[in-house]
Amino acid sequence: MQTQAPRSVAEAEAIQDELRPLLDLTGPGPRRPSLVAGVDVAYAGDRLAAAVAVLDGGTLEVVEQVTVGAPVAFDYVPGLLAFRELPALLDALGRLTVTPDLIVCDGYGLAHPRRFGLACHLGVLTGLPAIGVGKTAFVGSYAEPGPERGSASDLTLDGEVVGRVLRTRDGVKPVFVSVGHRVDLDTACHNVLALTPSYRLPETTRVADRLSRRALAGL
DNA sequence: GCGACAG
DNA sequence: ATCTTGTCGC
Repeated sequence: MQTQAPRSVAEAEAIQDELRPLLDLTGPGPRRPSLVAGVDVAYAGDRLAAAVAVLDGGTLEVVEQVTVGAPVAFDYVPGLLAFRELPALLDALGRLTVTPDLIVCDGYGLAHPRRFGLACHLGVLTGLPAIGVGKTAFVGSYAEPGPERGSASDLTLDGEVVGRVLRTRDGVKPVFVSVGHRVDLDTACHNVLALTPSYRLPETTRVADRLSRRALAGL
């Protein structure tokens, strides 16, 4: 019932091309989600820990947390990050007792060489609205957004807008937002700003990040 | 052909 | 991702 682990790069790319048609890019997606899930993965040698943190979309308080440990089963290859993190993340998401209205991923969605980054993959497999928030540039070109929080510029790839470079804090390096599944770009950015009242990264990913590291450390 | 390259 | 000290600033 699950996509089996690919044995090669070519096989992994073929899976992405096969799943891409299942993407729902009609939006708009939740503008006031009551539950938002943040996902992240931490590594240590040949082991990894996946974490899911569900926050109240209004208060940003943590509602539920889940972590899952597993062996690393796929080497990191730019463009194929999902095959490294997806299995454990799906496992963790499956153990939630609540269903989030939106999933915020660490990384990219549509802004991807084959238009099928981690956020798209996770969205399609779970059927839930998902967006990607990357910390560094990956694909596409862009102009530096204005210095104030809320400023943004288009992330363009092959002549099309695949994401947005968004400043979440005054004078701080911007983040790279792209759509994953069942959410449009405006709604994605709106949610990212709502999730970043004090820091550069969404509270969801900050909580998931801490959680995954502590799980690795054995706490 | 040679680099660059989410995490 | 991870390996790592000190340092600037609120």
